[in-house]
Amino acid sequence: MHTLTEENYLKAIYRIYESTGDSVSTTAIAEKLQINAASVTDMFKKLGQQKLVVYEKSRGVKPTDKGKKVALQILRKHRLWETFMVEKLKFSWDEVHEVAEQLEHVHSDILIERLDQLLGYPKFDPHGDPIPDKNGKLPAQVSILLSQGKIGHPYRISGVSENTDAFLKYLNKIGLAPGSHVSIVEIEEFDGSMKLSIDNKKEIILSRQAAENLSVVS
Amino acid sequence: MHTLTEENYLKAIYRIYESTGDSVSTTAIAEKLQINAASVTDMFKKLGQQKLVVYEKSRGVKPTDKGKKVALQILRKHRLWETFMVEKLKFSWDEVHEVAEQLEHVHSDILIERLDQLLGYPKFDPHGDPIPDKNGKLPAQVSILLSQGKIGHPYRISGVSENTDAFLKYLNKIGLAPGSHVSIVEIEEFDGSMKLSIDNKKEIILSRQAAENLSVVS
DNA sequence: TACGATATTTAGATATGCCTAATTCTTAGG
DNA sequence: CCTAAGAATTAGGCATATCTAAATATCGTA
Repeated sequence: MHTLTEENYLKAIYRIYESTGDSVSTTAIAEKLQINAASVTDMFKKLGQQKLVVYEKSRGVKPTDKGKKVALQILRKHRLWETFMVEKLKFSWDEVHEVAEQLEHVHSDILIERLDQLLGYPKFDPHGDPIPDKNGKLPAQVSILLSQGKIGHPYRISGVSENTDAFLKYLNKIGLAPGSHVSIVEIEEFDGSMKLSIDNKKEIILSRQAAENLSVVS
Repeated sequence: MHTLTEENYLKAIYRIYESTGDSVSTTAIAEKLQINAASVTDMFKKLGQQKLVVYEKSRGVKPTDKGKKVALQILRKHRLWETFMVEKLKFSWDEVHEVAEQLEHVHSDILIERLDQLLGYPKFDPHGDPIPDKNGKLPAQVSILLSQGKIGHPYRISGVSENTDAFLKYLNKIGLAPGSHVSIVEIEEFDGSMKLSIDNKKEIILSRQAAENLSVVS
């Protein structure tokens, strides 16, 4: 069993590795977890000793298969608890992240299996993110970042990769949510911001930064 | 917010204080939490500084109103999660304690309120123990220890105060559970063991020690 | 290719929560 | 009312996970 701290590092490493496919730097993790880079170096060594990551001095870490497996189980728990809160406890999808961050660290395989069963073995969570099965397998899904979308194409929001409260509240305010149907009306060359039509009802301007944190499927 | 460790101390202190009405000793807590007495002294000081207990050197602690309130909220969470696991996830009542020990430390008032609502505001958990409401109020219940029961009297098992896996499994094996109707057939003078009739179906011998860890209501 | 900016690591501290060993306090029996 | 056993505390350490400041490594660009 791993400590809560190790689990949080592994999850952060996994998510960054998945989106870049490259070694994960100390700075990237320091920023994500809001801690000092020196602390990250310490933990990189520790995770390396446990063979959860491959650590090359001054070059960052890559998760091993073992590390990925642990990360996927945490993601599975996080997403199942979020689904539970929305489906059974009537939370709205933008309120559940913080609490799921705590619930994901409860250790009990049988609890999670039963929860999965109660929820009817969902494949995607309320944010549209895929839920790994108990073997760590992700359901098939072709998604791209909205920032890489093409003008005129229709997309459906399938995931939100920046989970800060501020961002989720912002999305809520402008009327964007997982499942929203959007299409790109135009893209501003100079700063990468885009005009978006949401559910064919209204148009908004989205910054490049925001668009880089939204996954969409065609 | 208190640390997980502080919460566990407070819970242990509260439970012992409630059953004895007297100051709680370092040894009692050391034994309950399976740690060294010297460590307990450290924590007694810390909890004292936070006004969660009144600590008198070499004389133990008593929980303050503030400390009781915290302990009751943890008990509330523990018992609601146990109820959830039994009612919604089809666990049996003797399997849920360990996991509830983890879940009780998740911090979210709204989560617990919604869970309470989902469960229909239960007053007692699957072990027969009373669930404090969100203000810390316990439902009325007159219970005594089975060891203090009288020969010939019928009782209903309302609570189990020793939550070790071993004891719960033992109860399961001999066919005792919260809600069981028992009556005391005879009490052995020399060691305080008692012959018990369970649900008018079978008779068993229960040690004094076991009888001291079962609460019953008339 | 060399330099300066940025990233990373090392060294030395800090707080929490635990330990053991030694000391001090409390209390029950003679 | 004194003493010895048991209970509690103190003193000194250890591991985890964090920090700051200083030293070192990497990398893009002139």
